Amino acid sequence: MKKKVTTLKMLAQALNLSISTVSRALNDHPDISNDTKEKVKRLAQSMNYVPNIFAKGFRKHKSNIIGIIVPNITHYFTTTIIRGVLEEASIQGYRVIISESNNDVEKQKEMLNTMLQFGVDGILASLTKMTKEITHVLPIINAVPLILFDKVSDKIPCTQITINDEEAAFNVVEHLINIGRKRIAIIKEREFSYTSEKRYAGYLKALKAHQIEVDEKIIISVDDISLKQGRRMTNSLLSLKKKPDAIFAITDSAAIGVIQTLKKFNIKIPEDIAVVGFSNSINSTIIEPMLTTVNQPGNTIGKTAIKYLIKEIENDDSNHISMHKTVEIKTELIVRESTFKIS
Amino acid sequence: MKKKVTTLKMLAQALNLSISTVSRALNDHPDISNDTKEKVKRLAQSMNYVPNIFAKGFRKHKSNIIGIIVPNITHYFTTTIIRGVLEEASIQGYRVIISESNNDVEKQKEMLNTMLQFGVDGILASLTKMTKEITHVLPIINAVPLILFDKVSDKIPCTQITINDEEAAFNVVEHLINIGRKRIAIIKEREFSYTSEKRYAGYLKALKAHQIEVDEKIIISVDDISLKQGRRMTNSLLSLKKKPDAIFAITDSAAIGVIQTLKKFNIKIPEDIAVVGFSNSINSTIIEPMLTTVNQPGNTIGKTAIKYLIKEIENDDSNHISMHKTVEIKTELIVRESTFKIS
DNA sequence: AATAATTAAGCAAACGTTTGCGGAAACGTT
DNA sequence: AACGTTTCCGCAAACGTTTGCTTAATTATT
Repeated sequence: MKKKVTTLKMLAQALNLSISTVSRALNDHPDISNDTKEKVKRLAQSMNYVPNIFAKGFRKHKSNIIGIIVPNITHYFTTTIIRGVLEEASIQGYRVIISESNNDVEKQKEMLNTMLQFGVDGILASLTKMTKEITHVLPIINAVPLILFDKVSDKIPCTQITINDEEAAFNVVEHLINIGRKRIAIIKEREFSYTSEKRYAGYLKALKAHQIEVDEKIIISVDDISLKQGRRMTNSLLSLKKKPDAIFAITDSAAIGVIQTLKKFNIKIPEDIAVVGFSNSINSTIIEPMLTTVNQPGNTIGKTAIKYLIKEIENDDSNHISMHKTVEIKTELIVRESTFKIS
Repeated sequence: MKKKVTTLKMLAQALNLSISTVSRALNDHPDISNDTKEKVKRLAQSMNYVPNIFAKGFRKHKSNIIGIIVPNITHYFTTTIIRGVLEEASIQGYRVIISESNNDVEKQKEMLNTMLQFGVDGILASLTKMTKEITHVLPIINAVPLILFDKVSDKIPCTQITINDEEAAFNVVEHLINIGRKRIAIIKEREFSYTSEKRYAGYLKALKAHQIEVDEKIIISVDDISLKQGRRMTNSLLSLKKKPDAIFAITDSAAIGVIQTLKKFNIKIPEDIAVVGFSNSINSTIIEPMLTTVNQPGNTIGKTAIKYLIKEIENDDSNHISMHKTVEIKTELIVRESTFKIS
């Protein structure tokens, strides 16, 4: 299979022009007459010329590739973010390479570096929850623009895109209070999780706003917030003398675990105990009763993240530092059967 | 922020060697003494030299980037495949750029082309279901190795990785027959879907093997095989005089729709009607009763796909054509409550 | 009509790497 | 002592593009 790829040189020879003229013509340089621009472009088309990306990147130090790192690519919410990123990137002429850190800090570090090595123009990252040590991230940000989304860290000076976790949790808890709950349990993650901490803060704030005293016994922290843990923690909540009348799990899958074990004990949902999750995953409409949860618009998160990234990439003249923002995307409480019974 | 990236030249100057020697030393060329190799590598390390990927790709016509195109990135099964690809790619020193075709043939075409333009070394693709016209794919395969997975097409001469759809469906239906079902409905996709056709073939084969006559009335074809369609089609199946005693939906989400409407009509599952899906999605264990389904090992699909791809990429001396294989990954029937009641 | 300004195009260097070729030094063989 | 081998390394070209500078031709200005 002979490589018969056309180059600027071949175009130039065919038209009896210099290489530089052809190059400029293709790039709409003002020095070139419309006449020759026309001719060059037409020929380029017909010989289906496509610029050699390596030569170009080599020359311009620009790859038009951005990297994205996520902890777990199989989460539905994550994929909706990626979809948003992909859509917008494609429109703006960028490709995206994806890596999965599996919540492993070492891997995350390695990935950031290999991405640099592969010449990405910028990086989008959602940090692993164990990222308390952020020294390995710092070198990145003065090599290339970095934007954090979802799982962010305010210790890293860069722009950050999150949802309004605290407000969302506040709304969740207030909703539970509005339907008459007084004893609201929360299942959250054990420290180092930005989102979990924010949601917990919202929980506390709502309780305070309604003068409900917090009870440490019904504040549960787990290492991995999963369906199984949802089940286990529900078991221990049910063993309390004073049982909760509502359970707010920081995550849909945990909430589903909660529902499953409540059903096992024939506890009525929501009459006896109301349940709410977080994420509006697909499962939340499959489980019975359907789960009240918080919808996170992954698509817009992804889109705004990459928009900011590209802005920083293409705005090399000014200093990045001043551009750093933190953007909060609005979420929406979705009330379903697990907190509200029509009857 | 000054770019202070180290180059071969800088290393050469520091060591008083020529650039070519340094280059060869780093690449373990036999012409270079172990002594200088040591020295060069050590210095490279300490000045944390990282080769300029553009210059390299430019020179060698190799990007170490592969592209992957999927119809819908939000499907759990798809993400498990991607995870497999990512893992193996990372090990072998490749990055992967991802695109989503959204089941749009035009988009798929465009993506294939921009991937070429971006200099990928090879492409992994799962075709949109409407890909009956494959002329736009053909030009790709003599530019760069292409491997199809999951949604493949035997019209395209390249290696293909699928699951044993036909056999899997056969097992499903045989399982239903074994639990005493005689009137097994199937909900499948309307033509042009490779996997659907294969599964349908397996269905027919199993019926034939057990001398059960096929009844067109309980063979349902839909355009988009979704949860909603699962519901709708169940409604129409229930309006038949001779109702089925089992429903095999080609897809988990459709099967869940089936279960939901059966429950709505208080039809006992599996006693009155057994249900089975396909994919072993997360939902299949959330729905009640839990769904009998077929587990597809996405991870191994992804891994074998990229292994074959890399093999083709790195084996440029021989002709590709002879290398084309079609590989079938084994699936596993997972029996749950929707077909089998412990009691 | 002479000069200045504008327009259009070409020359050549540069980006960082790889690699064919050539050559010097060291070693081994008669 | 003369030759052939082997070992190790350097020279320089090449990959395809962009871009600062120069040049030639045309037009405008006095």
